[in-house]
Amino acid sequence: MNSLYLTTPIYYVNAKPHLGHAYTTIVADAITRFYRVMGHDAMFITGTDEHGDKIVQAAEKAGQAPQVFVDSVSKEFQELWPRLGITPGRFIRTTDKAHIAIVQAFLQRVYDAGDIYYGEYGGHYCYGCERFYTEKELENELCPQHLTKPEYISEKNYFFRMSKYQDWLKQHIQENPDFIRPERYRNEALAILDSGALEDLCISRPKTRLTWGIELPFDANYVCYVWFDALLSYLSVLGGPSDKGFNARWAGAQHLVAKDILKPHALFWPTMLKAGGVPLFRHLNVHGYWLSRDSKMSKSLGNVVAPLDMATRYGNDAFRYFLLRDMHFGSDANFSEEALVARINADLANDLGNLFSRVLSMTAKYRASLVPAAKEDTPLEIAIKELALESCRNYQTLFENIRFSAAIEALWELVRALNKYVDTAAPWVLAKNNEQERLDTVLYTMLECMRKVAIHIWPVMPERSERMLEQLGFSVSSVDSVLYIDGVLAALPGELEQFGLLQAGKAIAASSNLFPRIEPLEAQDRTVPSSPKAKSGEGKQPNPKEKPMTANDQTALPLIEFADFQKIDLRIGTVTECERHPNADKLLRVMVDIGEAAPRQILAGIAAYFDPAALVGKQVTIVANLAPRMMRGLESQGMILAVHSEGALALVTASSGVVPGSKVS
RNA sequence: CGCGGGGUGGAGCAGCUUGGUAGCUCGUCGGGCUCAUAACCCGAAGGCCGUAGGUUCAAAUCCUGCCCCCGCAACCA
Repeated sequence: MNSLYLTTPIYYVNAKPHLGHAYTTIVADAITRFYRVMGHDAMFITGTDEHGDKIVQAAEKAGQAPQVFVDSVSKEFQELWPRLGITPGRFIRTTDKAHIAIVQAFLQRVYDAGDIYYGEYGGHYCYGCERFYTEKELENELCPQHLTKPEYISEKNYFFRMSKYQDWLKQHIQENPDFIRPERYRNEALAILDSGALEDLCISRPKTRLTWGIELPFDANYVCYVWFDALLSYLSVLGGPSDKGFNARWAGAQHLVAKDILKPHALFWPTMLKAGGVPLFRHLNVHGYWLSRDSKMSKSLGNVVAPLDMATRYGNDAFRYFLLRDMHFGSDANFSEEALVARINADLANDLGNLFSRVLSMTAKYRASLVPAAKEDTPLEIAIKELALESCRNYQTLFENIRFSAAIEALWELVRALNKYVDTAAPWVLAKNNEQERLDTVLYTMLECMRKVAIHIWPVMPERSERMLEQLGFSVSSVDSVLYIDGVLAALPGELEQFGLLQAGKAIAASSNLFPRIEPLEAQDRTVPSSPKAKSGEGKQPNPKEKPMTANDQTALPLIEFADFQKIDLRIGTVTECERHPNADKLLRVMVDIGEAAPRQILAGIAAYFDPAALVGKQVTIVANLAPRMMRGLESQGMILAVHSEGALALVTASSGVVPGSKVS
């Protein structure tokens, strides 16, 4: 283990922060704290990526100039972290002047070295998609999406000679098994290398198409491709390769990303560094997605989890604990508030919190809250001490190998064993029988083990950990996420060699209630005004396949004015014709008569739910003034309203037959 | 044959690299304790480890076929 310089992705500001962002950043903070308490210099950084096409579009949609737009979203990210109890070492924005200068210097260097060349991009450009297609991607020479013939445009652009580094990269990944971890993503990266082969990367966009980016230093007619720009922020946040502190920091470089951006980080980035003469990072750590009811979270499903809500409701530390405990790093995991509450109650309230509570209160009752000195160990103490050291050792090893869930589990083996130990040793019996020395030994052993647990859990739950240590009589301070206990820098490695750091005679708290129990959600009735029924066994376990969350899970949309509502032209129409989209599995092509000269053609993603023939003659509600959109070659001129419920889909219709075209209001 | 992940007691997962008594948490049932946050401790029930074949003395674990689910990409306005 060395020093640590850890990065989260530089979050793209076309959307607001969500659970995924929070998770990555919380993990980054936890790893950083872990390294520190393991005795290493550590820092993590985060930031926002603010260039590119999508930003321009998002800004337009919001009716703002790009700079105004990115300023406001970036601010949201910056303000979120402190509220989650996280202080990044630095925060980088790709619109920062210093960053821009460093990107340009890097580009120039690679250009001078001959790894960037000016070439023609003989490409099939589809105007509908606003992108180029390769020969391979076309279907019968047509755009697979619009089924139209793309125009062959030869556009001059700058290319990065990525292909040149393919063999080198493959070898590096093979020779360094933990370069990309967990292993599944290493395999995937190798698979991509084997199959597709790294082609040269187009790293410019002509200003005729895009101006919101960093200008190429060697050609003012182009701006830099957004990924090239964004990845380099990992260097620029440190002042760039020429900064005098850079090398020392960069030597401990690790990245932390979600699986969706594996390719740029596992393939583009190493080759860029190689070309720019910068040493490679040590690890690329890749995690999975948080799912909601087995589906990816998405606004349209209404199952987006607002991280701040959870943290506010249950506390930053409990939220962190859950995220780190319930996701096996690398795999996807399910998020649900029920699971969160269950986890908090079982692990934190019942196991850990109750343990603290019962031991502190016994020490108060039998020893006036002064730490007794241990006397003679029995096999019971010898066993629990061995277990304590082993748990801590496993915890440290697993945590270092980014197996947070397993690490926490290892520590909890000790927590559970301690509860068992109390029961077996039964201090209350010792007190009654006046076995004072034995009682001293048992209490001391408990308290010392609790101290070990408290200090180990600090990277996961810093605030609660510090309170626990305080309750054990230590004076604790943490400045800039560095933990000091009684004025001394806290260190985990020493914990594996010593038992007995807790001094006898110390005054400790008389009681503890750091992890209160939470009433299970079903009992809380914080839901809709409807009857608080359904406590019967039937349907108690939610069907895991049920994708949409129930109404009360939906995050409410902001209020709108009546005038806004009036902008939507809702009509009832009759389906005159219906068939499957010839070139799509999920789409039906529905012709709807809404009293116009000819029926409207609407494409609806409901093929999985309805038989085309059965829809003919039905009346449906449609949004009549939705902007038309091409879908797999056919134009959709509206949207059919339907309701998701328990895995089925129901059409929104009128309770009795109405004249086609009738307005809904 | 687009790429990838997965199918293990009621739920959620670990175990698979390096074959050899199927493990953890929650839930259920019974008991214990009284220090504690109605918590803690003990015990029990419950699994042909998706399926069919192969390798082996031995397969959840290795190999092959098949079935099903889920991401990505898409075709969800």
